[in-house]
Amino acid sequence: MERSGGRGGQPRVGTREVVLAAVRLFTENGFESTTVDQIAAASGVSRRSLFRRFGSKEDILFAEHDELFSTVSAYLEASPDEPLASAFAAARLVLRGYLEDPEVTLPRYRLVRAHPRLRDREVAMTARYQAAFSRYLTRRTGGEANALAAGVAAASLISAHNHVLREWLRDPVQDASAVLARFEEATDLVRRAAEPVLHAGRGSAEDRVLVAVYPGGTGREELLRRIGAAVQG
Amino acid sequence: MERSGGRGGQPRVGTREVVLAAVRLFTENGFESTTVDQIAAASGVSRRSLFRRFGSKEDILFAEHDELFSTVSAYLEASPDEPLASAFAAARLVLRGYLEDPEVTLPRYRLVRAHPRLRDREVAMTARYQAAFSRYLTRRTGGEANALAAGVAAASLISAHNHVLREWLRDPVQDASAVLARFEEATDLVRRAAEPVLHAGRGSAEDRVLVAVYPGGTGREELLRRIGAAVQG
DNA sequence: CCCTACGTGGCATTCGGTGCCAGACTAAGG
DNA sequence: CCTTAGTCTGGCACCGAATGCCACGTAGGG
Repeated sequence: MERSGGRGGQPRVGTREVVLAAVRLFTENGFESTTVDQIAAASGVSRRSLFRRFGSKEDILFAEHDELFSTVSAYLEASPDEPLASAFAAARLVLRGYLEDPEVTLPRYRLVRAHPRLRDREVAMTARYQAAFSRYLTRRTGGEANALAAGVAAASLISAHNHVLREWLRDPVQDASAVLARFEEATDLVRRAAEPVLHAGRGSAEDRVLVAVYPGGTGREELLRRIGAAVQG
Repeated sequence: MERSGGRGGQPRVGTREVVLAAVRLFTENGFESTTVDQIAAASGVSRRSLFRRFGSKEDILFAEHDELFSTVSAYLEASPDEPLASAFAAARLVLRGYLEDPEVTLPRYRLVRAHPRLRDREVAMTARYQAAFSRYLTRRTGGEANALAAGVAAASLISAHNHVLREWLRDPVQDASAVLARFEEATDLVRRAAEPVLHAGRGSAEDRVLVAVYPGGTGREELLRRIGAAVQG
């Protein structure tokens, strides 16, 4: 048939265009009612090539997400900073990836909410991030002996990220900087929870952790008295 | 054809038998190389009925997992205990569900590791638990205002659960009680991380959190001296 | 005995996904 | 310039998962 360029060898009609065409069709007709043939016709790429390049119909929706994962993964490997801070920065990178491409991420979110199958695919994607973060933190904070704490820290981070992300997806009016500010708040909370646990395993195995929650107005002496009463010796 | 019972109305040939037949075939021939027709032939249920009862080929593998989820979900709803403790107990219930049915869970783990597609399905399953725990904790610990902390706590709990579970799946020699003991250790760690965060939002907004890590040999006075030095007043 | 309800199996069909093959184009090497 | 290798492409045939439709058989209630 009629082909535009087709100067064999390198890339092709452009992944972006295919994704946008697919997103449009999915949004108009629903995900399941849209056939791959329709996407092929709308994007100017043959059915066969679609499967070759994207793997499956679902994967078309998450193609750019995959690229983002590669970017973040590489960033993590190269990051020289303190482990937990690097993981936080990587998660921020993911968030920015979403914020910078609302044309795809917003319709995809609506589709994901409507179709359990896509929901599972999205969940699998975040699980890949979590696994990557978990492995990274494990490697950088004491190895296998600390795998549990590293996994918990990664899970907490991903959870906070998803929480902030979902707030934006549900209400995309907020601008990116406000969302990123929310993310910083959320990671502060995670840091308070994860940092002591993550570092507890690094020193002696006999280390102990003390956690106290007290009203802001509590005096220093009163605080020490209560802690003293709670600690056995 | 030849049918065993078939006294119309209620259940049928038994979900368990179908699952076991499927697990055996998947293990022998691989997941993708096993056709639904083979499962139908081996289990004595027609192809059509398999799809009607399980939904998809994958779902046959996770059928009993789905039942477990229903059980745990109901348990959570009915639990009168302290929220975080209830969530921990529910997670322990999940773990026991795995431990008590190695005939299915162990082969399934091997299959899941080998096939990315099944891996995604498994991940989606744990995400369902996490979402359920998160909603539960949100509802029972301050509502939407505390959703972030509740989500982080749920993620931490699920992560710890999966960590312990995976240890057993990789090395099933350990007996159930040892695994459950490991789980208690793991949840202790999660409790230290999650409890202060989860409760921080419940009292006054002015509440503060103190976390101290110290060697096990530290004396009570020395501990109080250091904390006193660290607290501003 | 009829009627309703439900689980079942067979059949036809749709559609996602793969293997295979041939064509188009580029870059490197003689 | 021609050849060769490598890569991306589209068309075709095929497999198998999944769904809709229909007919059957068995239970329980009137």
